[in-house]
Amino acid sequence: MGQTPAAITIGAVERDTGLSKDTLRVWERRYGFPQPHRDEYGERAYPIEQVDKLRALRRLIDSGHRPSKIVGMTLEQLRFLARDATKESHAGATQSPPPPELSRYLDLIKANRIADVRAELLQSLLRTGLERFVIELAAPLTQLVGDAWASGRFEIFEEHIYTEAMQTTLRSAISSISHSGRGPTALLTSFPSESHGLGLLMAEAMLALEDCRCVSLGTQTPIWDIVLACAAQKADIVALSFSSSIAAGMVSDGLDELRAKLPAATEIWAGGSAAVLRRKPPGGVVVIADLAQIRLRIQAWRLIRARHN
Amino acid sequence: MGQTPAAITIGAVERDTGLSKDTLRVWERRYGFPQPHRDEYGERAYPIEQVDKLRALRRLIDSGHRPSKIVGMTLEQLRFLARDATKESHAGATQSPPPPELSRYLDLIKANRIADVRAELLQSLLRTGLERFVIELAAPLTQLVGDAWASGRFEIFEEHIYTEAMQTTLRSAISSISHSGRGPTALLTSFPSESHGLGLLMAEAMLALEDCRCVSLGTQTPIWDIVLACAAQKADIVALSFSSSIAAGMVSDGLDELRAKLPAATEIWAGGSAAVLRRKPPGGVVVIADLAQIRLRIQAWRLIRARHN
DNA sequence: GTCAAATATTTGTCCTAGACAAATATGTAA
DNA sequence: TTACATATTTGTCTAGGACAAATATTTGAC
Repeated sequence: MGQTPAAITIGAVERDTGLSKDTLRVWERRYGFPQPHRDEYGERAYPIEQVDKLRALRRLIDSGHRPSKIVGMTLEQLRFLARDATKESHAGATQSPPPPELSRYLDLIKANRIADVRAELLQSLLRTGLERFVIELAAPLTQLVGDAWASGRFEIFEEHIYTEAMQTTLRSAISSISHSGRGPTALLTSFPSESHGLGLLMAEAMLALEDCRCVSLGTQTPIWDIVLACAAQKADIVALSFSSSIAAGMVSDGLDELRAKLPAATEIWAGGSAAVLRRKPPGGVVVIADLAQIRLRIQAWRLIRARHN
Repeated sequence: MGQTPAAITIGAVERDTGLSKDTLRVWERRYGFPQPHRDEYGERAYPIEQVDKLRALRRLIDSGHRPSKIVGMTLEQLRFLARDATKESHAGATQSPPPPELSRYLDLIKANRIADVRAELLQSLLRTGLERFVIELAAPLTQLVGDAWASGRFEIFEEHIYTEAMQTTLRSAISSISHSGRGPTALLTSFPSESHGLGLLMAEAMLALEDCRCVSLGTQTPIWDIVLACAAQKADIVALSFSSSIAAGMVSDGLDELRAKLPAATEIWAGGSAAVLRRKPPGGVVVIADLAQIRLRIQAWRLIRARHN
């Protein structure tokens, strides 16, 4: 029967890479890459290798490179570049290799020892407690796994396996936290174009530890529904997560729109690795630079409330 | 500060409604709706009322209406239609109302009593055991919640809340099952265009109960990566989930492609509510009609293996 | 030398309007 | 009824041009 098609439509590439159809077409026109075949109806058909390269390009552009400068490189050169970038991105002097505890996890994943990954995560969790687990292990390890994928050392499925294991660990930890009913209500979700949910789960853990009532909507909630949910749940805080794979415009426009639609008393918190959040922080939104801040922010929130009442 | 903008760009409407830019433009051309203003640069600016109507249209179209038939209606007429639609959707003689236990969950969700939803799910689970919980509660309730959304009785955020609660319950149940190491290895995931993960989790529960070693990749794994993961994990079975919101072509093409790339000894199982699976079942793929079948299939698998060894 | 403003380049998104496959509805024969 | 052929509807694709917003580079003041 039908041999593997080995080629993908433009719509599928948009989903796979996060690059819009318009962008894919204009790159082809300007830079001569990608250069998809055409099927019998004249429609673009992208070979898998080109999609792989597009993904690598995407990651590098997100971390500051310009398309025209890197679009001509081979996939190997791009991966090499990504490896370097990792070092620089982590800002500056230290330039430390990952601590042995973390790289041990990378090894376990690479060796397909899933059960061991889960067992060790659980052990770490029990040893250090949830807060330190999130800040010292989950967050940096997730970053590391993302880097490993960007630089070609990890396949996507390995990232998926990691995500599943970490998700399971975090969820079970969160569900074991009891809630007094006195803290603020936090609504957690992400915008429709954002499908990464681990950051959200880490935030939920931190919030739950501070005795917040957490209502998670999972990822990809349309803005209008966030507003509805916020009203229905009487949320005090709406916490949103943005990975670096989201379009910059989405972040600022979306946050502005959300701010306009939500009552002023509702705080909007935005966190995650998306660079826009730091470059031009949107007005009326609390930018959460790192997970440790959540605890302080909640304490601040309590103080303000206490004064009002 | 900035008054709420009375009009929104086409990109924002795409985010808000899930209708692609192409679709928005072609509707305008064909049906005369929506009819956005133009800003100073000639770009479309959609008034909020039109976006509200677009959302309602979207919902009805998802549940089976044709655009041309309903695009001319007012927002009120559309809402009325949505309310009716529910009754017809379940097509057919029985037309039984949902059993009281299930509709009780719908009421709890509608009343925003999330904590109660979770508590009752856990209670049901403990009372009936995981297998009956999945088959008699999780599966039909998920169906019901989907219907409620399609008919406009539920907002998306309410569906999200349900999904989160059920996910938490299932995950914790699954992780508490111990595994002897003797069963087959099953790889669970879905194709890139499929983001619904609950069905997958239910399947994982059933497989785990049969002493399978389950490796879940979460949703949206590209085909090539499924193949890689399958090799790395030495999977005996690849289980895929397809909701009814997936394009039919994706299902059959994707399964054919996967079948061609995987070794013949690896079974491919496809389940979920996608109608294509029944209408034209793809060759070389085991179609799982309902979750209860999983148990039987695994037993069959064991028998065949026993004979070979 | 540093910092800020002015200018140049790059880049993503929007535009138009035509085309056509895939999905769905309707008509017709067994 | 069920099965197949034909008609309509509908979403996504195509082309290249345009231009604002983002980023880089130059210029000028201190």
